[in-house]
Amino acid sequence: MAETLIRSRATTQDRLVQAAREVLVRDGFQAFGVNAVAREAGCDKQLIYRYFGGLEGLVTALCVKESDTLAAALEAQVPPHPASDYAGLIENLVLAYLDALTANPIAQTLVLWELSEPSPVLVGFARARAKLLAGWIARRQGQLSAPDGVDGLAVNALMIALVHQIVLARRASQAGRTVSAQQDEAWARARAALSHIVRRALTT
Amino acid sequence: MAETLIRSRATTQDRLVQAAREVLVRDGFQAFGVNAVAREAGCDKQLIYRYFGGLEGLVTALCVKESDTLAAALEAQVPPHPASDYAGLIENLVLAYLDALTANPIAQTLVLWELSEPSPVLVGFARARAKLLAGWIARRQGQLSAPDGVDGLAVNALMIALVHQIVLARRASQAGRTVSAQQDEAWARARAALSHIVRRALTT
DNA sequence: GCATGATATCACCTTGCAGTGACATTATTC
DNA sequence: GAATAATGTCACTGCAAGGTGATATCATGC
Repeated sequence: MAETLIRSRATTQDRLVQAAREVLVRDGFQAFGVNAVAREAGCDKQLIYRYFGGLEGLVTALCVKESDTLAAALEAQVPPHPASDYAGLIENLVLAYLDALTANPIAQTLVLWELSEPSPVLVGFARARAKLLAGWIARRQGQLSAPDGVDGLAVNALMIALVHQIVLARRASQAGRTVSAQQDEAWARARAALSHIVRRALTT
Repeated sequence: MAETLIRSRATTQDRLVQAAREVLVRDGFQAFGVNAVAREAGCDKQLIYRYFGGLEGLVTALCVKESDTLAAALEAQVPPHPASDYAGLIENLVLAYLDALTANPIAQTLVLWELSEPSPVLVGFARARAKLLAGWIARRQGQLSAPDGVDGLAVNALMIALVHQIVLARRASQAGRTVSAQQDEAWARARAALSHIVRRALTT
């Protein structure tokens, strides 16, 4: 016999958010809608309107949770080498961010969604990410800074953009398929090249 | 009085492809469909099925045309400095590709579409792009090659990925809005940083 | 026990989509 | 000029989406 679901606003909201995550990951942002989420959650779509004021509100709640999750995942990454210079610091950040994002398909979908149809909600998620990354650096850089003549902020921004593209492209090429050894090797090469680029770009 | 449209399969096919381009650029790949294209073309959607076998066929035709256009645009870019080393060569390529893609909103949409829902048709477009870039290099590199210990192919691939992300992110942030001077300056900085990164990554 | 408010479900409407068969119009061929 | 093929239009089906009002079910206070 199925466990009787408790009638409680809080748990229903959680169920809806969880269902939204599931739909986003499994079917992408294109299939995302009140009907799909309600089906997944096993409850009526009306509740999305009642408890979140519509899809937007639901996505907002999801984004807030997700940026926290991403922040935690980023902090959880321990770099193999401590940074002795600015380039090493950013290299650590970029690789940590790469791994955190790779492990987080919901965040991937949100980043992609943001590229496809910018909405205020998703812009909020973008801002949260930027803040998160800036905070990571600020908390660690100490006296380190980019070499003279190098636009550190711009380079960093491009490196993060590169991580996004790498992860999204990989995701797209893997859609449905299983991962081959060949792809694994390509991934390792991309990772190495990424390291190389960061180090070179930020070293005098 | 409106000019009477000639009844000809060829011109109708052209009208449909043109309409498809218009819809893709104006409304994005999400709004893309037989109804939207037929409305835009001012003819019946039935013709899409008859002349192209469906949407897929239409997109295929469009992709073929578009990869030619992109190739031509890339060749039309004249680098400010001739390349004296491999880094300079790739720098020229990357900047030329950046400009060609920036000027081509249809190609942008296709690249984005490819990230969002990979289909055989779009994979074809991706292949065409890769071939195009490889050809550009092959035709110019002469005896130049990447420095020892540097995975030139991987670095190049990442640089192209970076161009994609830069263009798509800019496109998303500009959607609808007008361009401010601030954004213009950010763009210049991104361009400069891109140059810097390429040169550093590929110079000994 | 019963009234009240919260929680959840249902039935329904409108809209837009993909796809298809029947029909109208024009061009071509003999 | 008549038969035939090519070109273009229309009307319709079936389906899924977003959104909403009415109603059922449960929990709580008294």
